[in-house]
Amino acid sequence: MNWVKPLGGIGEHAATPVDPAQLDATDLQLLLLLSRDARISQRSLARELGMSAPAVADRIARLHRQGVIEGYGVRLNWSALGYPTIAYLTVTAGQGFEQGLIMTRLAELPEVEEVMIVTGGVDMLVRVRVRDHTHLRELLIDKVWQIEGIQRTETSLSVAEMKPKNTTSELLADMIRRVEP
Amino acid sequence: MNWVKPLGGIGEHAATPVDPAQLDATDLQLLLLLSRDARISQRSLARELGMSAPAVADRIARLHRQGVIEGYGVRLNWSALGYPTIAYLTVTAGQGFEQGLIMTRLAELPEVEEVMIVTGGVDMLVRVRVRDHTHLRELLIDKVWQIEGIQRTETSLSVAEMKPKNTTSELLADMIRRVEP
DNA sequence: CTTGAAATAATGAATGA
DNA sequence: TCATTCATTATTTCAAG
Repeated sequence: MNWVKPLGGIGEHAATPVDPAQLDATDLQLLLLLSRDARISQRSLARELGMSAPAVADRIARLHRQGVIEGYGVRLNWSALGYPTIAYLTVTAGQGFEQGLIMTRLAELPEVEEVMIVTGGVDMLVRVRVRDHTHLRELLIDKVWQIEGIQRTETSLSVAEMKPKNTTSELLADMIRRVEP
Repeated sequence: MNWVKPLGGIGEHAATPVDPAQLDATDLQLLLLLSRDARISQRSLARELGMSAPAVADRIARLHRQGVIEGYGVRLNWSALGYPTIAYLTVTAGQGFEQGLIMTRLAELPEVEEVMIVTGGVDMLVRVRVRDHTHLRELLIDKVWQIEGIQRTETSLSVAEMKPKNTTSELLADMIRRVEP
C-alpha cells in the first residue's frame, strides 16, 4: 500500500524517549552547580555539597551512565563570533514525503540548530543561525529548498531576543524547589 | 504623546549586539575543542593545539575578556530529567503594549527557554520546556495568560525532534573551514 | 560514602622570539 | 605581544576501610 503516513518513518530520524531517572536532591544540586559553571573543579563541587571529591566523581560518573549528563559545552556569544541572526522557518512537507527524512536532511546543515515536527498549521519548525540576510538567503536557496519533499517554507526573522539567560539553571532550581521546599 | 510603538522600549529588555571579535584559526580550534567537551583539561587542549598549557590559559582568558566565551554549561537529557516536552507559543501583543516588557515577563518563567520578537504574522515566538500536557496547560493559564498586554497565543506542540546534535561544534567547524580550507 | 597517598593539572614568575 | 619552561599549588584518581 502507499497511503499517506503523516509521521511515517520518523523513528529512525528522531530522538528516542528516555525513562526518567530517579535523582535525589544532591544530584539536582550537583547538576545545578555544573549548569552554572561546568568547568568548576570536583573539589569545589565537593565543598559546596558537603561531601568528598571522590563521592562527587562517583555521582558524576553515575549521572553519565544514566544518560542524564550528555556532555559539557561552552556558552558562546554568537554576535561576537559574527553570527548574530536567528531565524525560524516553518516547513510544510509535500504529501507522501517522509517527514523524518526531511528532518534529517535539515539537521545535516550546520546552520540548523533545531528541527521539530509540530502540531498546528505547519509540519515543522526549524531554527537557524546565520551571519546576515545574505547568508540566510543563500541557505534557503542553495540548501533548504533543494531538499526533496519540502513544499513550502515561511521565514520569521528575529528582530529582538531576550537577554541570554541560563534556562538549565532555572529549570533545575525549580525542580529542587519542588523536591525540598 | 501616546502613539503605538511597535518595538517600543525594547532596548532595556533585549540582548545588546556586540561587535565581532577578530579571532585566528587557533582560537576557533580552541573553541571547537571546548564545545565538544568543556571539561577537557588545559593540558589536553595544549597537546591538541600544539602549544603550552599557559598559552592556552591566556587565550581562554582573552576570549572571556572579549566576551566570546560567556561560560560553560552541562548538556542534559531533559527526558531523563522528566521534562520531555517542548512547545512553541506564538504571541500577539495588544496595541499600545510594550513588547519589551512582555518579553521580560515571559523570560522570568523558568520554563521559558527563549523569547524572540519576530517578523511575520505574530509578534513573538516563545519556546517552553514542560513535563507534560498538564504542566503546559497550567503554565499557559496561570502564568502566560496572566501577563498584561498579551492578546492572543497559539501553541505548537512538538511531536518529534531531531536527534540531539552539537550545533555549536558544527558551526565552529564550518567557520574553521572558511578560514583555512 | 570516607581518608590519604600518588598521579595529573593549573597557575605564576622569569624569560626568550 | 605571544609564547616558553620551571617551580609551586591545586586537583583528580586510586586503594583501602
